[in-house]
Amino acid sequence: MSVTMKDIARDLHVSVVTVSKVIRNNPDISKETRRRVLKRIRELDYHPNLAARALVTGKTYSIGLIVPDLLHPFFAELANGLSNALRSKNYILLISSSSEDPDIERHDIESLLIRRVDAIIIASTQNSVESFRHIEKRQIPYILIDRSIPGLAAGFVGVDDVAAGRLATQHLISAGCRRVAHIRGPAVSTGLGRLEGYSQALAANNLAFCSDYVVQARTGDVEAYRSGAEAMNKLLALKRRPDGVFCYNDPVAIGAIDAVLNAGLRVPDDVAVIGCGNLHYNAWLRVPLSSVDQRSLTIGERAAKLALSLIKSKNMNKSKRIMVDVKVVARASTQREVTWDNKVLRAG
Amino acid sequence: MSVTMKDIARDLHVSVVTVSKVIRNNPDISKETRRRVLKRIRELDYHPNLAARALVTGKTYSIGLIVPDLLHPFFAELANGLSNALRSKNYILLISSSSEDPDIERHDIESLLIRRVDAIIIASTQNSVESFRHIEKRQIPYILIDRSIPGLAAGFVGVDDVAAGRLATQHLISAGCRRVAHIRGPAVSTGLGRLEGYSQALAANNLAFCSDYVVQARTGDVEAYRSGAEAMNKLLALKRRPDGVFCYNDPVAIGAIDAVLNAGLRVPDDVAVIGCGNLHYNAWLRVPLSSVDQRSLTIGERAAKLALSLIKSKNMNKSKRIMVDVKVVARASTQREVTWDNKVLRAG
DNA sequence: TTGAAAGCGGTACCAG
DNA sequence: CTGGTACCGCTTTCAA
Repeated sequence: MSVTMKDIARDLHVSVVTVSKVIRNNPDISKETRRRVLKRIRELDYHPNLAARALVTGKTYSIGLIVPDLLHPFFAELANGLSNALRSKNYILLISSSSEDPDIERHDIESLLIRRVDAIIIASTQNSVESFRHIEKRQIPYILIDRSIPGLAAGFVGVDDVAAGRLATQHLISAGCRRVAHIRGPAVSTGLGRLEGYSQALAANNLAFCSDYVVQARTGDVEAYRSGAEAMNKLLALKRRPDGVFCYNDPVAIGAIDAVLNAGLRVPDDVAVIGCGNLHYNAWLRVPLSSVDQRSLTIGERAAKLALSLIKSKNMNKSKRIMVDVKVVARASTQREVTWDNKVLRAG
Repeated sequence: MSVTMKDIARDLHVSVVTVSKVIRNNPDISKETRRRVLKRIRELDYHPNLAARALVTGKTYSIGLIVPDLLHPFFAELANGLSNALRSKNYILLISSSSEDPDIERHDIESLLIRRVDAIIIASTQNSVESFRHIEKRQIPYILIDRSIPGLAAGFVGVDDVAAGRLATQHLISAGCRRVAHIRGPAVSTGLGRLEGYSQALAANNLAFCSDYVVQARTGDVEAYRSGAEAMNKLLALKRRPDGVFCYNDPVAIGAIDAVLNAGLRVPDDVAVIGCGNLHYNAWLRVPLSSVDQRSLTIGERAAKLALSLIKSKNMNKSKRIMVDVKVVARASTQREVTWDNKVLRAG
């Protein structure tokens, strides 16, 4: 079928070992032999079989990535950043989209493990630690991205969600909002962190935290739009309706804006809205949406670097936590006529 | 390190062959032996090494996917559809994003080949056939998606781009437009097909084709917005400016709408705009965007099915061409006051 | 019903 | 510098 080292060894009356050494640039091969081997390799269009090589070296030169939703631009861009960073090191990405389903995630982790990927990068949708103990037992390095998991001393690359929540909320307050609400996300690190940041910002400005002002939204892109609108409707129904809302993510914010407009109110003058994620089409929305930029490309690149270093060092214990900067990108949805501050804010 | 068949064979005083047979459900194993082996497998948490298995069977249970841009929702959703369809068959996806760069695409094809994927699915950004001859020489089945390549009798799954262009243009005409322009895409099958469909629709309605009315846009998402706006500005500068524009894809259409509004004109009353792709956030744009739905999920599923059947049959020659239906989804960007037809149109 | 031997396509080690 | 031998973890074949 395929051309193998044996073929070219036979043709040249040398051993496969010699061929192997040429391929791996092992120095102890004469110039002349190397030349002949290389020539024959080209003639036969030979390419090594990585599966075979993996069997003896234990390295597959592949890395697994599991994300909750490829359709979400944050994860798509992250995958892009990862893929590009890995390509230059001759690694390839095995990607799976778990659809926010823990069962699928567990299944796919197993799928990656039996393929002996060199590392796993995962934005987990689980809150249990069990799957990860499994990975650890198999001795393959893994790192969490975007969402961290309490009780897991694993490497992590993501943003400081508390800072993100704080910045977003502060941005609303600086824009003149005094009754600031939050449409929160799921009870994972991102959702909880942003909620915490929201609280901190209120406190820092001597504004009272009011539980009526925190409403839960479901996630999952298409679902998120609707969910954001529903949550906003609840907020609008309050006797003292909020004048500013920090939304868990951009799709939720888009749905929320829709609800405000449908209620006959104006954005941002009646209700200012800010999201999180800074999706690339935010500028072209009905009301251009302010958002916290999460630097997904950067996260991807950093994650790649960290994964490669873990693979090299074989020391899985050094659980580095890498936090990338976040910043607020202000657009029309928070640009009120009276504005104390509408410039770009950087995380401290 | 890892638990192997040898370990469990030793523990049970049986041969690895026996263990192997149990794992593969080979019938010639006694009930009792099978029970014992299975038990030990569970105790040791044994999982087969697919790399090793691949070496002897020649099957890796993995499929490669190359797309020009993961960030584009069309491809992200397609990847999702593929991934889900393959998971149930125990396959996994190796994904690469070529960034519309033919060199990267060629590199990644090679990367997939040396990893011995069982099939390659590719939305190619090349117009040369060479890379594909390469794949053919290595005897691994591949199929094209979205974009077909002239002179290549390979399997294909995508939409009928001519029909897409025809439907979109007809939709504008039915909405009352008489000076219909086209912002076209690159000279690949999708771009050329939609252009051809545009021409056909004009002819079918006795409208003259006017080369001034066809302007080229660059692709690549973020780039596309700007490019769409530039193209639209050219059109608006014409002495007889168009009253309807069919855009190569949705990002281009979004940029185009932006240009119209910035020029102080109205969408759709002065200029109606329709795109292609039906991105899921179209409904939330400044002007909700009409578009041709490309059924990316369906394309992904069909591609998965076709790829699996090629792998099974080992008969790469049967180059099936699967065309999925397209339909127009009408939104505000084409809903003029005077409308002859604003319902959903299906491809014939 | 079970298993010994050979081999998939490579690499590691060490002797010549 | 070159290559024989063993082996990576698993499947295939065939004899017992």
